Amino acid sequence: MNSEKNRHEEAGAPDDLRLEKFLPYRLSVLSNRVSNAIAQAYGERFELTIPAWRVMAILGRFPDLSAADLVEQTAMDKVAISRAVSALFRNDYITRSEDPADRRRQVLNLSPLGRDVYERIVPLAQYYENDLMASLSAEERKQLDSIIEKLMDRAQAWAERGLID
Amino acid sequence: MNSEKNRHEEAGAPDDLRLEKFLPYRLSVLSNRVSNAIAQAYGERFELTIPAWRVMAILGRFPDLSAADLVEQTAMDKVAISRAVSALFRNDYITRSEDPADRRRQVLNLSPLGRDVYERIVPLAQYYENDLMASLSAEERKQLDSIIEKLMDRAQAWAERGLID
DNA sequence: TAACATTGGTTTCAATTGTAACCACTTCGT
DNA sequence: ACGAAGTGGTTACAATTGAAACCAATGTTA
Repeated sequence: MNSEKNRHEEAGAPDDLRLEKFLPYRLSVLSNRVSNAIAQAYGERFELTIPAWRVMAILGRFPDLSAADLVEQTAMDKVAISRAVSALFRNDYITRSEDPADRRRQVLNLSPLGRDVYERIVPLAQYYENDLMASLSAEERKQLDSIIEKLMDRAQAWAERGLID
Repeated sequence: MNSEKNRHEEAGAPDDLRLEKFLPYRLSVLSNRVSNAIAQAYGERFELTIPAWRVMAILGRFPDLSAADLVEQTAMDKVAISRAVSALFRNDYITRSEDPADRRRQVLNLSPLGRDVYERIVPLAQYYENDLMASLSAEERKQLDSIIEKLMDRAQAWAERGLID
């Protein structure tokens, strides 16, 4: 005598999918919340979009990269990088110089102004990250690190081979 | 004698930010990879966008909801829901009926066709989730669950109060 | 060295998304 | 019962994003 009430079907119905428990969904909500909050902080204080900030974060550590190098490092696509770079250049946050060895290539670097901003943003970013991490124990942080690594690999595999089959 | 080479500055430089280790960044990359892969699967087979799929996922379990109810359940915004609902209605995946008690409100349900699709997608979604989860041990899955919960709460707090101060 | 393929990077155009304004209806306070 | 405020939902418009076409320079093959 089926005592489940308020449900759509009787026998034969598939197991339902509980969206609140569905990992892809949860990841998406979490990531959006975090990104939006931080984007707002960057945007308000330095007029930086997230892609632009990422470019700066990389250039801050690794000078003399080209746009193509950035593509490699950031998992962002060509176009996004190109736009971020243009915007940063317009704001005088980075310099572009032509590579004499290959005249298509542009060598990118933080400008003094850019480095200045970089040095002020890094602590801000770290502050946010710490604040997030503060809700976890040291143990959990390690676990999270390794779990993300594993999930990333699996998802990466999807992208490479054409998903399922 | 500073032996660090290939670095931008000497003393006084801030700790660098290693983007590959920065949680917000990693979450974003992971979430995008997963979402894109799955969106592709839904899109190819059923012409569903992610928002539309989410709406179906909820309506499959909870009949007779309004758009506003969906907003509550899905963490998507008004407009996204409205668009998803329109699209689903155009495809005859859902039915809209006017609520006699409140003539602004529309009561939404999966149509027979919609339920059919729902029942075919749920296993697909579960397949993907299982495949992802398969890279984790049972232990790790539990950990992840609780970690996400905690991070979500913290990020939620950011959104409510105006972030930092 | 002439053709062709590749690579670095930008531009263009269409689709997606977010924000704000908006209409229609309902509810509340008086 | 009337006007103000609130709610459900859509529309309009601007900003963001993605895909493909594109230009210029380099590399490769013959």
